[in-house]
Amino acid sequence: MNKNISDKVINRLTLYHCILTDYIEKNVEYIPSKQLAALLKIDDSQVRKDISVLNNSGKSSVGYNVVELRTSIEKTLGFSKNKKAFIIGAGNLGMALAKYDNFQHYGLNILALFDIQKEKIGKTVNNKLILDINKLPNLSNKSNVDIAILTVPRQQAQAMADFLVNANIKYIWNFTPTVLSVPEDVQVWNENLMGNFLQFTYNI
Amino acid sequence: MNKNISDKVINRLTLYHCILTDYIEKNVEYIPSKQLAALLKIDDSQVRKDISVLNNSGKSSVGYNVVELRTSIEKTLGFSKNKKAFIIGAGNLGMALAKYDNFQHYGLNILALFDIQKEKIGKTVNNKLILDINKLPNLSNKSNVDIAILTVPRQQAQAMADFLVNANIKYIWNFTPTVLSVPEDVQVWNENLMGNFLQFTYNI
DNA sequence: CATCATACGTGAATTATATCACAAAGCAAA
DNA sequence: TTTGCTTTGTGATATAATTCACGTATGATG
Repeated sequence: MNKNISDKVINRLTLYHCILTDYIEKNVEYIPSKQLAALLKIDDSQVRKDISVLNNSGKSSVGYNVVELRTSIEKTLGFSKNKKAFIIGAGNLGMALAKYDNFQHYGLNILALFDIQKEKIGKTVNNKLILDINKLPNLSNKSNVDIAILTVPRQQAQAMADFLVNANIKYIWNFTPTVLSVPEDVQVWNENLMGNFLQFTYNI
Repeated sequence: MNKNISDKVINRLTLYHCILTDYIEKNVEYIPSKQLAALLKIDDSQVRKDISVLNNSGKSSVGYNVVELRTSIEKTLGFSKNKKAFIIGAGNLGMALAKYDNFQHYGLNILALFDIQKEKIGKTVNNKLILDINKLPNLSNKSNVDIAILTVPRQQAQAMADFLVNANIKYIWNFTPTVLSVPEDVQVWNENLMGNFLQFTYNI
């Protein structure tokens, strides 16, 4: 088990990572906490506290070395761990995610998609096969996959989650607007797009 | 301006909404806070506190009327406000979002997509036209659109954000792995998919 | 090399969020 | 209608997250 870092800190670290990637492209060498803070509209001491969980140190009166800092974040958050996953549901969103090559930079490797519609099965998306959902238990076992990206229609979400749990899937990245009911040892991350949108636009 | 409700509360309200929708379909009439809490693995008093910000009241020894509660949530979070938006970038993700009809249930109305690639312009996705990005300022002004859903490649994100700000866009739903720099009066919501994934899989 | 300005690192103080605990209300059943 | 059980609503308490404040380090400048 990793060092315990709260979700909020991890989330900010990923945002720092985005900024650092930009700065590296721009050939900037150092960035002070104040600047990171300004971009995220948070306090600079917060930035320094977050960074203090990494094994990284900044330089007085200069700031942080962007390359080193980015590497520290990648190391801590496990960018280089190879995380294999299946996409469940080859609909619009599932297809879009399958085509999103950026995932690989973050260690996420999508091996295949699964669907129930016979006419989709056998086709490929971005070199990834769409397979019959019934083949999943076998394949997840053989390829040691325990992450599923759930993009099926809302009405089928819980039934599919049950199926996945039975197939020994332990992590479900849930893109359906559903609160899934799963056993203790299975983790669900609700992407909850519309919820986020409502949060975002609440004050409009 | 709306009553002030913290992001955390709003987020949970949207999850309650998902659960309630399920329960309504299952023809359940009442749900106790304890049950909502169990599904989200939180404390039941938390659920009651959240609900207390709505103008809704539960019944002792019975729970909350699911239909009433859902309506209260929708009212408070502004489901019925018509929020018009443009999708910027007709790539995989942009297209997928354009096809995602579920948005309408939440008051989000996507009027059109915009892109720079000439070969995409003029085509339609789910009855929405893909237009030349240069037409945006005029159209956003005429149609009174101030929400943009940003799905362009990372490298173009900041430049496009600048362009949008100039076109008087005030809300940017940012799907690019970038921290955008915008003026005070412009709101950005970072969807940060990969960041969420890393949070989710941090302990794997 | 002395002075000034900048920026890190981190305890202390503050603010926000979540949990506890219990009075009051309402249903069910004898 | 009385007793027992369940559940709400909410102050009090506990925990978590953020901001403040300041000592220390380092680079720049005259």
